[in-house]
Amino acid sequence: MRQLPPSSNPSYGFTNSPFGECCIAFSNDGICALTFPESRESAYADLDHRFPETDFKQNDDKAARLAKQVFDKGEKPTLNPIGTDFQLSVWHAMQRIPAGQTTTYALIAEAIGRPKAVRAVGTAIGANPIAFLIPCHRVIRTDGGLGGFRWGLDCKKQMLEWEKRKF
DNA sequence: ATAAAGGCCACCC
DNA sequence: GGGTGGCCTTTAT
Repeated sequence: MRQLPPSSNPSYGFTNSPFGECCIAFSNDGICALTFPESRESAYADLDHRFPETDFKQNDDKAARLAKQVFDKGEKPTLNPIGTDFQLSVWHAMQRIPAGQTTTYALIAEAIGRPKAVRAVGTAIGANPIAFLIPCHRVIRTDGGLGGFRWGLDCKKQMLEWEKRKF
């Protein structure tokens, strides 16, 4: 489960975005990763850690087209997140949050029928492989605090403001 | 099999 | 504001 079949043509590319350079990984089955790494090295490390067995080909053109689709036109390409059942249900629930709005870790836990697994929901959200498209930046704490964010709270704040402005 | 570590929350002080 | 105990999943021993 921890790899993409070679026949699906696994690829990745770097391109820019409203939030700095991003790395997009994808195959015929959809996007499997979107990160905002500090460096290209850390992007490779991240990919390799998530898909140890998969051999990705570089394709920056396709990555650029995908980025344009997402950040300019506001479209949502097909996603192909890989994770445990619990993680998939959390990631799925996040995708139902409308752009520009927020919800809380506790409400997500409620939504997937596991009201007591709040802590685990936080962990699963932190493991979100497809930043922005699976909108983990829209999830904040019950007490109104921002919570955490993989690439820094500034980035989380920026994304929220950006889409508030755009939608 | 077990331990430790999390993007949390409610409750207390 | 801060500290504590309980909660549940994942990952690393």
